[in-house]
Amino acid sequence: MPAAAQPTLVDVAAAAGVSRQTVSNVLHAPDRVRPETRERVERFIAELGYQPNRVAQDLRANASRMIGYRIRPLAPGALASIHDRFLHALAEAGRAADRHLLLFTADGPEAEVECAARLRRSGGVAGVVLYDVTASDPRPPALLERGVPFVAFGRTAEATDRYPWIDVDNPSGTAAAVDHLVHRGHRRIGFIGWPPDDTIGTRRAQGWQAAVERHGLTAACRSLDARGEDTVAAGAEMAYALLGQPGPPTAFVTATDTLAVGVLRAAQQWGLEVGRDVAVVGFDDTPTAAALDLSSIRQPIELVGRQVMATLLHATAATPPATTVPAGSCPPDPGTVAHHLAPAPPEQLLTPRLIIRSSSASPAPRR
Amino acid sequence: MPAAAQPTLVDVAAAAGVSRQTVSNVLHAPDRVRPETRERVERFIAELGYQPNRVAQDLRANASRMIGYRIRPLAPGALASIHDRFLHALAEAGRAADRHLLLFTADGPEAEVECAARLRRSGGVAGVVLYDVTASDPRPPALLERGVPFVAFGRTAEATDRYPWIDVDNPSGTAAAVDHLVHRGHRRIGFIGWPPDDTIGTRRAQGWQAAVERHGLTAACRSLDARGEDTVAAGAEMAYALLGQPGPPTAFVTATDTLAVGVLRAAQQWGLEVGRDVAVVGFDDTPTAAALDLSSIRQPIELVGRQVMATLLHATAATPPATTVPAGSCPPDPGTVAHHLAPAPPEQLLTPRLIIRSSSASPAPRR
DNA sequence: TTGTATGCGTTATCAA
DNA sequence: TTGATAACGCATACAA
Repeated sequence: MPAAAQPTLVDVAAAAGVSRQTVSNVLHAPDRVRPETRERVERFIAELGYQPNRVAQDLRANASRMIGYRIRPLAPGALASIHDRFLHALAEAGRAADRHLLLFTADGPEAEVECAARLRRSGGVAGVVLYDVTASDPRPPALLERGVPFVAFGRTAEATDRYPWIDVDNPSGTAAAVDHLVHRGHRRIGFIGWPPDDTIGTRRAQGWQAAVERHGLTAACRSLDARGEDTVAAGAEMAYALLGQPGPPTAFVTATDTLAVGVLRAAQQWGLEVGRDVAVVGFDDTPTAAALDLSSIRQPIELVGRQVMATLLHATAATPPATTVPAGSCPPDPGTVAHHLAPAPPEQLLTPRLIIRSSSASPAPRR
Repeated sequence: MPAAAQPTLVDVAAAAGVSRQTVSNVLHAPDRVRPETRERVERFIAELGYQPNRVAQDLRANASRMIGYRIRPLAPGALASIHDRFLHALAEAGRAADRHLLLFTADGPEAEVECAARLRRSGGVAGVVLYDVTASDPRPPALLERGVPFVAFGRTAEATDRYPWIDVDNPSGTAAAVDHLVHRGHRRIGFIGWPPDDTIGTRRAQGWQAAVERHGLTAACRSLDARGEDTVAAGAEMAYALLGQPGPPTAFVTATDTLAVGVLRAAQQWGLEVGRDVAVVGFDDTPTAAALDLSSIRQPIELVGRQVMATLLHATAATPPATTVPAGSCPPDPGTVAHHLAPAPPEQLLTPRLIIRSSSASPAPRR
C-alpha cells in the first residue's frame, strides 16, 4: 500500500504561491488574510485534500486529544452490562469536541492507575474515564495523587468533593420500582441484591428499603431481603428461598437484570407465571430485559456519557485548536461544538427511569 | 491540576551532564554508550521518571500507533453480541506491540469509510479494523481505493484475495453442532437462521445443511429450515411454527444465541422441557448462553483479535521505535514483543468450538 | 564513545 | 496583509 504521502502545509503553500504561515492563517485566523488570497488558498486546500496533521498539532499544543479508557472483560457469570452503551455514548460525546477514546487493558485497579499515569506522562492521553467506581475504590485518590486528570462514573463512599464525578441516583431507581409495584397492589416486595461492599449494590438496596418504609411495608418486607453474587444462579437461589418461606413476596426488585433473570427462573421452578403470579423489576435495562419483556430501571447512560466527557474537557483545561477545516476527524454535529468550554455541568446526579414491561404490568395477585 | 511538566530528554541530559543525544542513545543503542555513562543516565531517567513523549516520537517517525475502530451500538432486538469480547481481545493483542485502539463513531458504512480515511490522512491512526463484514460490504473496496490500511474480521463474498481478513469457519461450527446432535440420536434437526443477505448467517446455514446431507438426513430435515430476523421474538415464532408441523424437530441449531433464546421460549410454550424433550444449540457462546445453560458454538475471538492485530501490524509496515524503556504505555507481556514483524500469519480461517451444556447433553427423546 | 546539526508538521511571535 | 524565525520533543546521519 503506497498510501501516497499526505500533503502538508508547505505543499499547499507552494501550490498557492504563498508562505506556509499564510496557509496556517487561512485556517486559524481567516480574517487576517486578504479575501482573494484566502480563497485561492482554500481552493488548493480542497484540491490537494489537505488535512492538518493531528500529531504535529498535538505536539505543538502539547496537548493530546485522546481520552484513556480501561476496557475490562465482562464479569464471569454476569449476563450483560451497560458498558458497551457507555463506551458508545462516550465516543459519541467526544465527537463534537474532536476527542477520541484510547482503549487500554490492565490487570487490576493498581495496574490501571499505573497505566493511566504512564499514558498521561507520555502525552498519550489528556485524561482518563473511570467507571464502576466502588465504595472504597483506590483509583480516585491514586490518580489524584499522581496528577492524572480524570472523571468518574460512579463515586466512592468518601472524599467525593475531591474529584469530579457523575453518577446515577440509584436509590431513586429502586424506589420508583417499589412505588410502581405498590401502585399495582403489591405489599410483599422482595429485594435481590449483591453484597454490600459495592456502592452501587448498596445504594440500590437503600432505595428499596426507604420506599418500603415510606409505604409502611417495613414489617411485611422484613424478611424479603437477600444478597448474593451478581449471577443468574445466585439470583435464582435467593429468589427460590424467598418464595419458599411463609409470606412469600408477590414482587421482586433486583439490583441487576442478571439477578432478575435468576428470579424468572426461580419463579418458573415454583410454577409461577411472571407477570401474573409474581412481578419482577430488573435494573439497567440491558438488551436481555427488553428481549424477555422484563421491566427494568434504565440509567440515562447517553446523558452520563455527555456529562462525563464535558466534565473531562473542563478538567483537562483543553484549548483545542479551533480550526475551520475539521482537524482530521469526523464532522461534528454542527451546533454542538462550542459547548465544551462551558463551566462544569450542574447535574452530577442523574435520575434513572423505570421501563414498565409485562413482567410487572399486571395488578398484584390476591394471595 | 498543575500536572507538573513532564521531564524531557533535555532535562535528563542536563541532570546527567551529557548531551541529549547520549540519553537518546542510552535508550535506543545502549551498547554504544560507555557502561558507566549509561548507568548514570539510567539513574536519572528513573529518578526524574522520564518517559519519551509518544506524540513527538510519532511525529518524528511519521507513524501513528493508534488503530481505528468504529464502535457501533448493539443492534436493536439482539440479546448480546461478542463485540465486547472482540474489542477487549484487540486491545489486549495490541498491548505487546504498544498499539492502542482509537474509537470513533459513524452513522453508516460510507461515513465509516470517510472517517477512517480522514483519521488516516491526518495521522490519527495507522489503520483500522473492520468487523461484521457482510457479503456485499462496501467497506473493503472503498478503503482499498482510498489507500487506508485495514484488516477485516469476516469477509465479503468476492474479491477476498484483494485485502487481508481473518474469519471464523462458520459452517464447521454448525456442522459440529449437527454431528453432536446426531451422535445423541437426533434425526430431525431444525435450523433457525437469519436472512441470506448476511454472509455469516448464510455460512452458518450452509454448515447445517451440509452436515445434514452428510448424515443422510436431508429428507428428514427438509422442512425444518427457517430464516428471519435476529431477535428473540423472531426466533420464538420460527421455532414455534416448526414445532407445530408434522414431523417436528427434536433438536435445533440456531445461527445466534439470540435466536436460541427464542427457541427456548417456544419450547416452553409447547410445554417441552429443553434438554429432555428438545435440544438446542446456539451460536457465539455469549454470557447469555452460559447463564441459561445453553449449548453454543464459541468463536475463538481472542485468537481472532491476535491475528487481526498481527496482520494489521504487518499491513501498516510498522517500524515501532524499539525502546528499552517502555514508551509510555503499559508494560507488555515480556517475551511477546518481537513477534509483530513476523510474516503474515498463516491461519486466516479459525475453527470454532462447540460448548456442550445441558440444553443438548441428553439423548434424543423417542418420538 | 560522545556531541552537533537537521528535520518531522504545526503554530505563535514578531517584523516587514 | 504577509512572511521569516523559532519552538514543541524526539531521532537520525554525521562529525568530532
